[in-house]
Formats: sequence, C-alpha cells, structure tokens
Amino acid sequence: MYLYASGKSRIIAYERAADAVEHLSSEAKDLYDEGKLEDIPGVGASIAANLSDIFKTGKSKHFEALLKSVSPAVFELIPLEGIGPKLAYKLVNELKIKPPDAISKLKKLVLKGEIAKLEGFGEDSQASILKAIDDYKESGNRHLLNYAESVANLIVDWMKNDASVTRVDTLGSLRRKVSTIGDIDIACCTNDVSKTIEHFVNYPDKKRVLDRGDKKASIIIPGNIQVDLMAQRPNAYGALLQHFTGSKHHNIALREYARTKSKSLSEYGIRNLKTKKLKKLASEEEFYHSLSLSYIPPELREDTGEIQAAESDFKNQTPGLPKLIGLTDIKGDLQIHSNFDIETSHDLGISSYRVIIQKAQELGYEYLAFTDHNPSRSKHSDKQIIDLIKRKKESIEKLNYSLMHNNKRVISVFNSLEVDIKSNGDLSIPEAAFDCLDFVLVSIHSVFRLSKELMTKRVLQALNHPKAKIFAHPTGRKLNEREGVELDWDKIFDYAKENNKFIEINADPMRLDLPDYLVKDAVKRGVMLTMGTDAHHVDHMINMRYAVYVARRGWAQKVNVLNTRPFKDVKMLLI
DNA sequence: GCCGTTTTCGGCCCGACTGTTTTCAGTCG
Repeated sequence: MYLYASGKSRIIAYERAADAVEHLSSEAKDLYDEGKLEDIPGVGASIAANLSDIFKTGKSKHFEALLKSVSPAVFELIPLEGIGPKLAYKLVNELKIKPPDAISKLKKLVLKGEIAKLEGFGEDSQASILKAIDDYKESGNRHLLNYAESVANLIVDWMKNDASVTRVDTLGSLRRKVSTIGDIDIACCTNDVSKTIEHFVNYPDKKRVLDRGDKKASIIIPGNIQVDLMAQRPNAYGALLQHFTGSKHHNIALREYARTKSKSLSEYGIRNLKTKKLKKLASEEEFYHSLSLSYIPPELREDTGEIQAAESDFKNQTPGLPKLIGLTDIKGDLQIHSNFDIETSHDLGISSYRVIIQKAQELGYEYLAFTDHNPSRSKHSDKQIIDLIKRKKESIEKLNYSLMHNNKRVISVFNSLEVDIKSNGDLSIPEAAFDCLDFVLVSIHSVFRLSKELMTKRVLQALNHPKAKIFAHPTGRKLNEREGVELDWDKIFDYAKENNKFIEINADPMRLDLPDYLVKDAVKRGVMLTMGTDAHHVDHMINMRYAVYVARRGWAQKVNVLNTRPFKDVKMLLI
C-alpha cells in the first residue's frame, strides 16, 4: 500500500501536522487566508499545499488519489480496540470485507472461525477481536468528569487496601481535569510491584482483565470503562506520575525539548544520552527541575505553550507560568436556583433560601446570587411577570434584612434572574421588570442553530441591556449531548471587555461552559470571568470546584475571576 | 514530510504488552 510503503516517517509527519491543526488556537482557514499555513509547526510546503487545495476546492487531489487504493471498510475497523491500520487493512483485503457495516461483517467471519485461519492470526487473536467488537457496541460516550472521579475513587480505595501500597494517584485526563474522560488511569507507589498488580486484577467489580504485565495492567469495569494501573517503586514514582499524567502532546513536546539537552525521558526517569546514566526521580517537582523547568501543574500539560512558559519561569523571566486560581479563592456563587416559585420558564430549584444560605456559609462564602429562571412568557401577561419578579424582590429584601440582623457571619444576597435570550436577541422579561433586579444573567435556552453572524448579533444585543451583566453557559453545550452554538468569540470577548460584561464558567459537570480553550482566549484578552454552580439543589453547590478546574485549564489566575473579589467590589461591578 | 544555538542530511518520543513466533511487528497510551 502506497501510504505505508512510502515510509513511517511520512505518516508521523502527517499525524503531527494534523495534531497541530487540531490544537490551533486560531482557525486554519484564517491562516490560509493570510498565507501563513507554514507557520503551523509540522506543516511544511507539501502539507501546506494540500491544505490550500482543501480550502480552495473543498477536497485534496493528493488524498483522493491515495484513498482510491484503500477500502472505506478499513476505516470502519480501525476504531476497534487492538485493531490498528495494518490489521484493518489486512483483514479487509484478505477476507474481502466490503463497506458499509464492516464491523458486523467481520463479526460473522469471526464466528465462522475465518480469522484464526489467516496467517499471523490465531485462536487468541480471533477471540480478542470478538471481544473488541462486542465492547465497541456497548461503549459510547466519554464519561463526565464527576462520574469518572466517583468511579476512580472506588478503585483508589481498593488499592489502598494493599499493604505494600504507600500512595495512590489518579493520572491521565482525570488528573488534568479534562471535562470528559475516556479511560481511568491510576498509579500506585508500592514496595512490591507484582503484589500490587495482583491486587489490582482482583478488583471485585471488574468485568474482565484486558492486559496484565509485570509493571502495568488493565481491567474493564461495568459500563465498559477501561482502568489502567501502573505500579512503581518509590524512588522512581515521580517519573511515573509525570509520564502517565500526559497529555500525549505535552509528553512528546517535553521529550523533544529534553533531547535538545541530550536527555531522554521515560517513566523510569531521565537518561543522560552522553553518559547513558539513568536518573530516577521520586517526585515530579524534581523531574521538571532536572530539565531546568519550573513545575508545571497537570491542568496546563497540553502543549499549548506551558513548556516555554516553564522554561522562562525557571529563569525568573516573564512571561512565566500563571499562578493558577484555586477553590479557596472563591468568595461567592453567582448562579443558584432556589425553590421560590415565580412560575419559571425552565426548571425551578428544589432547595429553599434557608438551606442554600446555610450551605453558602459552610463554604465560607461572602455572597451569592439567586438567579432563578424568568417567569414563563407563554403563561403570563407582562403585568403578571412584573408582579412575580416584584414578589421575589421583596422576599430577598426580607432575607437580606434578616441576615444582617440574625447572623454572626454576614452573607449578602444578590437579587438576580437568569433571563432567556430570545432568537432575535430580545430578553424574555418586560422592561419594567428590570427595575426590580440587581442585575441579570442572560443565556440561550432555545434556537441553538443560527449562523455565526446572527448568533453573535443575538448575544451582543442581549448583553447590550444595562442590567445584563453575565453571559451564562455561553456556548450552551451539553457534554455528550449537544454541541455549543457558533459565535464570533473575538467579538463577544472584545465587547465584554469594553462594556464591563462578564462571561460565566458554569460549574455543572454536564456543561463546564465556557470551555477551557475559550477561557484561555478570554484570559489572554483580559476578559473578566464569573463562576456559578447553576445549582438547582443545595447539594450541587459543592460543584464549584469543576469551574475552578476549567479556569485552571484556561490558565486563569485569581485576578481573572470576579467572584474571587470581596462583596463590595463585586457589588460595584455588577450593580 | 519536516526540521535544525551541534545539523540543509539524517534523523524523527518512549516503553509495555500481546500474539504468534523463535526475534518481532503491531497497537496503545
């Protein structure tokens, strides 16, 4: 096959270029328009020409020609666990599998025992292909961060039962706090590696053992979640943590960086390529410092400039690494739904003012905002809506009065509302109702599909209202369910910065919206962010940490987030 | 195919695990 016969290096080159394009902070199309495609790392004259071809004509002659020699059935099989390009190609060609439905055709052949007859395959590989096909059917989406955390915690607890284990950590995307998680990675610091592996594969709630070696093992647990465990002795545990925290892109970039210093990195430590000596490292801090880099927090390890920043940080030069925001910096929750019934358009909260206030005090907050949805438009006249919002205003005034006089710790409550942005950019409450509110959040709850231009115009018009201060769950995405809306973020961020508007990071694990990569853009542009849990039940208020994770992944510092500030500052900026 | 404060040619991140073979290729993270 031409694609492979022409060399592995070219494949790697294309993969690198594809990764670089995917990780671009700007659109490749914009770079094409400016004639700067070759500025993308890994993109040279040849790949730039192919890309130009695609932007110009919608397709690439080069790839159309190449793809003629490969059946589409090959690409259908590659997603199967354990099937890569070579095996897929071999199976399709030797068994004459035709698209579509290559996977189910393959399954029929497996059940007939045709695979084991092929050269290079046997009974075992045939069985593992069958398992891969069955798993593939059951496996669906990536898992939400909070779910993955809860599953991982059970396994962490199980591993702590092993007496030889001195420390357990979650690694991979879970440690980097990515919003959705594929596999769960766990590291064990142990004095007896083989005993620890044995303990792991005996996890009571496993479905089956996928791999099992001397140093690592993988199991499948219900829900078809793969759990990988790596075990290491204490003296090299830092190298293991670093290696399996990733991301893949970070590690590749870091190893390339290390090579410029004649060093080679692995999960065992740092090898000096001149002396061939391996330096084992017990901690990650030592690992990074040995490369003349400042310690890089896991959330930043995506190869988006953190290595360069850590290098200059280590030399005390600017720009260094950001001093990332932490959960304890948060002084209030700016999106909470109560059960005070104003006959809302979307779901009402479940918990009362009283229990929410109590929880806010437990969390050490100075303030919070009650941001119930606006009264439903279809079921009420303008006057009824205004009356409902007046009732809410009076109830919160009473609440604030009693808080001032009855509590040891003063907590202040903003009287706010989460107001729907209608498809034309109007807000869903009558003008007179705004007088009863401190400020409002505006958000999209309908008509998610509009052109980028119209959607941007819609949001800017909504934000133009003097009481509209926060653009809540800005993309409207729901993880695993719905893509976000299309917006011209440059325009939204510029407008927000110039007009004292704030962009929310919604902490609901199903949303995590603004997404991390847009947070990074917003931070770079000096846009001020807010955080809200969007709690509809008092128990959701502890979700604030997820917003903090997103902010950290977006390089945000305390100064970038409004609700790290004391009440009087926040009041001044919102009212 | 890309890339260079050792290089415009000769390399390209690193190692574990599996299955099918007797020394390794393919896949994965």
